[in-house]
Amino acid sequence: MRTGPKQNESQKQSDSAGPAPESPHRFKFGPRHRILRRADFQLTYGEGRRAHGRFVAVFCRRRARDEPGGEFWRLGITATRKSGNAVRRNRQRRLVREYFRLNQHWLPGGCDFVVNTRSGLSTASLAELAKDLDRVMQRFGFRPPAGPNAESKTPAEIEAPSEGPDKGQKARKAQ
RNA sequence: AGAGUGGGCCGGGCGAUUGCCGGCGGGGCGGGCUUCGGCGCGCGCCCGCUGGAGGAAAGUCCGAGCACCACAGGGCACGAUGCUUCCUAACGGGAAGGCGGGGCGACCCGACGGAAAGUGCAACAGAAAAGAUACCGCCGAUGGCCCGCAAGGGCACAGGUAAGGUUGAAAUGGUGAGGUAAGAGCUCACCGGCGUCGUGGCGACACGGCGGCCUGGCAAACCCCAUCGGGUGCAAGGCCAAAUAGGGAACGAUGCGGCGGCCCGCCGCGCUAUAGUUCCGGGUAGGCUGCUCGAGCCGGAUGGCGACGUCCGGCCCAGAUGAAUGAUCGCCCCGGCGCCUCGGUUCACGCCGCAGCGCCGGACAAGACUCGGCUUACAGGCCCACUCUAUUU
RNA sequence: GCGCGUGUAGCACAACGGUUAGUGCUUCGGCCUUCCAAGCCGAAGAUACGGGUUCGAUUCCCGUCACGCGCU
Repeated sequence: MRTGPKQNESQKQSDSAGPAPESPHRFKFGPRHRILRRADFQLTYGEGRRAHGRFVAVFCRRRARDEPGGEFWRLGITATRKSGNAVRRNRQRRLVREYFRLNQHWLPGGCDFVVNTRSGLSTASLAELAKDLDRVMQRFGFRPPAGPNAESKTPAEIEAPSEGPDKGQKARKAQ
């Protein structure tokens, strides 16, 4: 699992190795990675596959080639009124977003994810959520890059498992 | 020192790494115009600088601004408010004051107009629950009956009475004295209430004089009186507008002949009736705007008991839209618990104090057009004024 | 975001401001029956919370909380 501090260490390493501001392995998270239209949410709920974790329920849908959105994966988060007050819902959203931001390089492109939060998430830590979401992603066939020694992750290592999701996609299609 | 009252303020701090939204500048990319020098435009690409939640942002309970719709004027209905004066853009908010209630006190609380405009309600109990009656009682002076020669005595029939008793949340002013057959505001004194006059006060009211004893409660029951209120809300409203399907309009395709020097134009004939092209209008998805300079914030002076007003100077302080202000780590700060060391005290147990280490905890809660309030939630802490109790001097 | 409405036993509903808050189903116990069901008898169980008005509040008023509906 990749928790926050470990990511930080790897980031520090890459910084010390070289500035490389144009590197694709930074951890940005802009609007291209977000689902912004109600219709896209509805599509994902209707056509997507579903998997549940302790803190979340995730819907996943592979976009058709002619749809907009490009080669990026996209994320939409729904925190309903039932899962807490505004402060709790904000906390839930931010944690989920942080997970996707830190793990953006191995997640499969061309997919839409919708995450529904559950009330227990507002008191959970990022590490707990990461463990939970890793399990959920594996259920979709998306495997995070090799295990707990991720702290030695180099740009190459990060890039390598990015082929994994394709395999996962193929496996899912075969079903 | 302890207990308490009122008012004001804060709402963790610093750093590292990495992100998000807005603004400005630079670069890059894209296409446009060009007199090839440049000019201005867009970007969900990069870099730098800079700004980025609250005292309640909350509940949506009031009041406004702003926008659209409606509207001669007046009344009815409906709703809200309800001691007085003032503050304010306005308010159901605030300040000062009056009256009533609570507290030893500092202070706190109060929907606090009208019951003599009318209607209505009061279970059970009780004689009686609102124009009165008389259950137990008391009296029986007067009239009646009986006894007696008479004085007088008796009965309780007529009748008088409301002091005492009983019920109830509430019973037709209270206490005392006189008075009487017994009694009664029947009379008197004081208190309370009502009316009226005077004085003080802008006023709510207060104080005093006089009069007579005349009218119980509930209006958060209907109601009456006074004042206020048109409706809907930024998802208001304005602008641009793809695709698709309707609607409206025009053009062109073109030719031949004639008039004519030629063009335009006109006339006649021929061709296409459906498609095409273009434009217009409504308008969906979507986008832009409204959207942040405002009854604004800070400081000073000044008027006012105060709420607040006036003047001067300075400042620009979120504008997101499936919705940003985050995540992780380190150090510090505050509180609690435990361990241990040292010090004080004790014969000792123990108690107290400081430092260190470890663990746990640090609230309530986040803009959605903008303000003024109210209400509700809230760990911990700071400051000012005052009250009571105890002790010391 | 805005505008409305409702809270009564486990469930569905009643109750002019006035006895000990009723009715049906449910649950439990008993009777009946060979046993079960039905029937009969009995019992348990509630006014969302906090204030106020009133002699007295499920009812009237105010404030919280929860739930539901509508607009988009």
